[in-house]
Amino acid sequence: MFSKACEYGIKATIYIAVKSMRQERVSLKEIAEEVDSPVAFTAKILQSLAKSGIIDSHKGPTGGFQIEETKIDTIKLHDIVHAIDGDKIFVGCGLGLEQCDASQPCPVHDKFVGIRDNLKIMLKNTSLYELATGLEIGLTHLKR
Amino acid sequence: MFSKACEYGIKATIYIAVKSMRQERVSLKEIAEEVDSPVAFTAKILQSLAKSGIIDSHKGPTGGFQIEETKIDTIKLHDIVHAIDGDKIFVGCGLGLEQCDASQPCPVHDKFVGIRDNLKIMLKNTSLYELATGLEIGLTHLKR
DNA sequence: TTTATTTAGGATAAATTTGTCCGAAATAAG
DNA sequence: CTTATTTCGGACAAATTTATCCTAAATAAA
Repeated sequence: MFSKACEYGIKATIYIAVKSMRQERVSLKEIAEEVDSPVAFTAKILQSLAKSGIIDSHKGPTGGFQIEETKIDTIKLHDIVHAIDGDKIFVGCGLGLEQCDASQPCPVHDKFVGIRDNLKIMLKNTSLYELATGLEIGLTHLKR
Repeated sequence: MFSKACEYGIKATIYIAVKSMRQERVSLKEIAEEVDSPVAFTAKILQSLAKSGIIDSHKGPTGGFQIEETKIDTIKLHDIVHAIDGDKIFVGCGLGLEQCDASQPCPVHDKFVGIRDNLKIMLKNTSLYELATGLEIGLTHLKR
């Protein structure tokens, strides 16, 4: 469903959000440990999330990653997925046809669009805040 | 969403079904042309569909692929996807966690399971017959 | 200013998916 | 039986995704 990059990116962002809600900055090393992802690959993903403006990064000792607290409930899962995987999971024909729309559909067009719309709606409605809160209160987990 | 192999496999199977409803057998070459897929790669996919018992293959002149007519409406999209991609799109955590279920969920567990259940239901309810009929009557297309 | 620490970013490698090539096996027809 | 045609299946190649390594740049603190 999601790429590995996206999985790691989502987990990392949620973890950073939890810490940011406590005004704490976290290092790449800590993130990778806590979300059980490869350090160097995670670094690349965090880089692109920083470039997209979803997270902030700071170099040097006491450096690390954080998220502006006011942003935490405006950031949606959709934003994270889009920043990492682009729009490839949101657009295009389910069977890979170049020309496929309601007027000239592929055989699975309607059904596929239905499922994908559900996915889009879910991603647009799910805030980083609720994901971080669920983790914070121990309702959910990110390791293993 | 689906792998390329799956996209080609679905398109090929629908095309074979349409021909089989007219008691015609089709060659790999014709299939690849008509569904706009790479010939040699399509051959591999058809091989695995044949091994799974979804399609029948015959060697030699007048050989080719076909589907038992009685099977066409019992075969579901789910069967095709499962034969090619296995169960990887049906099982496993949305964030790649090893341990993730209702009692110890990842942050997106419930929402993810919801979407995936929709997908499963759609795939299990969609028959090859309806896909082939849509193509046959010109309602849908497979090329470009 | 020097040093230690942390992210940035480029080069490279491994793994997986996608795709090609070609000889072998089967088989229909002359 | 021979030949032409078609799928089978193994080896190989290209492209993409996943992952690592290392140096540079920034920066906090001694």
